[in-house]
Amino acid sequence: MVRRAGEAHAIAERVHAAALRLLRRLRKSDAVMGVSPAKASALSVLVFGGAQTLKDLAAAEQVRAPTMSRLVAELEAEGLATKTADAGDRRALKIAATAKGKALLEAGRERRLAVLAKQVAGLSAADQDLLKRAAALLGRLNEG
Amino acid sequence: MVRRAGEAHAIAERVHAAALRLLRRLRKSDAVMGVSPAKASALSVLVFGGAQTLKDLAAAEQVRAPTMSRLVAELEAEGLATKTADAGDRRALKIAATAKGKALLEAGRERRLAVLAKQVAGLSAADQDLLKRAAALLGRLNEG
DNA sequence: GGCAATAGTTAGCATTGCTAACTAAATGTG
DNA sequence: CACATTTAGTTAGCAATGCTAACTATTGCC
Repeated sequence: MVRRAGEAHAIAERVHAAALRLLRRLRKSDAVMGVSPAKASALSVLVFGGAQTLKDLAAAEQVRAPTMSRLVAELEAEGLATKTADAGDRRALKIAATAKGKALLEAGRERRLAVLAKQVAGLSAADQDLLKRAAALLGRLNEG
Repeated sequence: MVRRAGEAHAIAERVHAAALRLLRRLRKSDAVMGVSPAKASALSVLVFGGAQTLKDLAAAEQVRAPTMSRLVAELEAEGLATKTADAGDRRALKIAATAKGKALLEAGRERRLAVLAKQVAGLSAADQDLLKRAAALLGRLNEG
């Protein structure tokens, strides 16, 4: 089916607007954990993705190295992550979440998305599927 | 259909993650216009929503008054918007986009979402509908 | 008149991102 | 082996964007 060129643009705009508002809304409940959003997100990558180098962590978070360097330094200062020199390559760091970091994340993770999750739970199965498929599709677009 | 409690949470997470990455990606091409994302967004509200008070503009952008006050001051300094005292209520401002602001927005708007719009245009009609419906659904969730 | 509520501003701070310029270690080339 | 280049990470400094607290000015109500 062929559509007007503006149609795709209009859809893009609506998706953009919806994503923007969603994040603004979620960001507020993010602080509850006592750790800022960017740090919580990085910690999440460490917990669910395992220990990794600063470079990889920065790539995963789509952020530059200096930005991640500071975030990791702060996580370390708060006792939520550790930096250890890589045995093989002494330039590289192995960054890992501490037990405290894991515990904090597990505890906060529920709360962080609780509002949205509750709303999603209240949707029909069809709507839940809609969101699930749309998220997967967007995920694919984000990669390509 | 009843689902596990974790299912809604998992969907919420995926939606969150997809939105996060999408915005990080789009933010980069946002600067092209020569006006920062927050200002571009506020200007967009002015152009498509018409002149309004600072308070309303702040509400539309889900931001506090001082934040919007600064954004508007900068837009004004750049010749993209005007502040005029409301005739009826001299506390209130009527904030409007200038012709220059409108032109800039129209020109930049295409570019801003071009990457996403192009991707969307390349999707099947079914996938386009999926995104459209998901965005509408999220929009509803964001309001309630 | 007097006082509370409302619109906006100013000042000051925190977070999060960036680039430029640096150190230190690894790698590759003659 | 020596030296140049590349790679990993850090430091310094800046910009954008958000906030709260405290202020001014106007409005509206009693």
